[in-house]
Amino acid sequence: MRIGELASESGVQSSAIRYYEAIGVLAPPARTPSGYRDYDSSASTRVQFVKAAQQAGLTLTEITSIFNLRDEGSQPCRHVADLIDRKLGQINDRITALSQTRQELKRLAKRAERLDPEHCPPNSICQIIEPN
Amino acid sequence: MRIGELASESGVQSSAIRYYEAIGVLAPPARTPSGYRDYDSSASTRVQFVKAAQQAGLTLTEITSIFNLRDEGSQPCRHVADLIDRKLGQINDRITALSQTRQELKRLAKRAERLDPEHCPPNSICQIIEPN
DNA sequence: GTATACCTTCAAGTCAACTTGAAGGTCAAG
DNA sequence: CTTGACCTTCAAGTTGACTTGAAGGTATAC
Repeated sequence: MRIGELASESGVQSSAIRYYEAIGVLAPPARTPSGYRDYDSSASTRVQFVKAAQQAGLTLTEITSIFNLRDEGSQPCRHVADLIDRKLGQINDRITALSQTRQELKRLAKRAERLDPEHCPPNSICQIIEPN
Repeated sequence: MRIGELASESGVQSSAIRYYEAIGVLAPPARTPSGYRDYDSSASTRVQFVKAAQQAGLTLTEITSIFNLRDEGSQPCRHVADLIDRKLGQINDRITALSQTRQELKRLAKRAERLDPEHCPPNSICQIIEPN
């Protein structure tokens, strides 16, 4: 299977697959006599795994670490479970931060409704957003 | 006021202030005879505004557009209100996406608890995270 | 034989908001 | 007169996951 076929089959771009190879996510595949990358069917499994793991919020570095464990022969279960727990913590933090920003924006939106544009004090930049 | 004083007064780094100037967020200030940047007190107001608006999730580009309106003499109120509404939409989208990721991670965490590492099928990469 | 669709490598660009580093000038204190 | 804190400019690095471009080779259909 050539790179374009793998790409369209797994829903990523060829350039992304080359990139995965370059940074060590995917192992270099066999080559045809003319130098084209020649993938076997397991490549598709790996690319799909990359996508699924990215969906779950794992970085390419973390995904690589799973592949490395796997290729060593270890079972990456515990490792993956740890990654997932850490990710959950990070996601929760991000959501908390975004929720605070949302609160702040809602406050500003209400302020904007309440404030009369005509009464904009001339020496402030914008009465809606002001420090304090 | 020199750059270091402005920086510590407003809680940002000198390099950030130079950066704001470079990308057009802040106007170039006066200079002392020896070439040091020499800020007046309105600079502090602007930097504080930048911080407040960033807190609210606005980008430097958006903040610049507020300053530009202001410096033209227009009142940026409506513009700011629009920015805030758009931001609220974006933040809500981000939170929704993150919440879905969190759901997915929770599902995986439960799977990880339930699955026995000893029963890891040899031809899959990791039974916890799998496509589908 | 030629069009075109695909492949190759390597370098550099993208986005955002800065920081870091190098090489050097200025200023006040002791 | 030297030390040290502060300032200057300009270029490049950071983070993550890629994409884009240039310059060229290969495969297939007509």
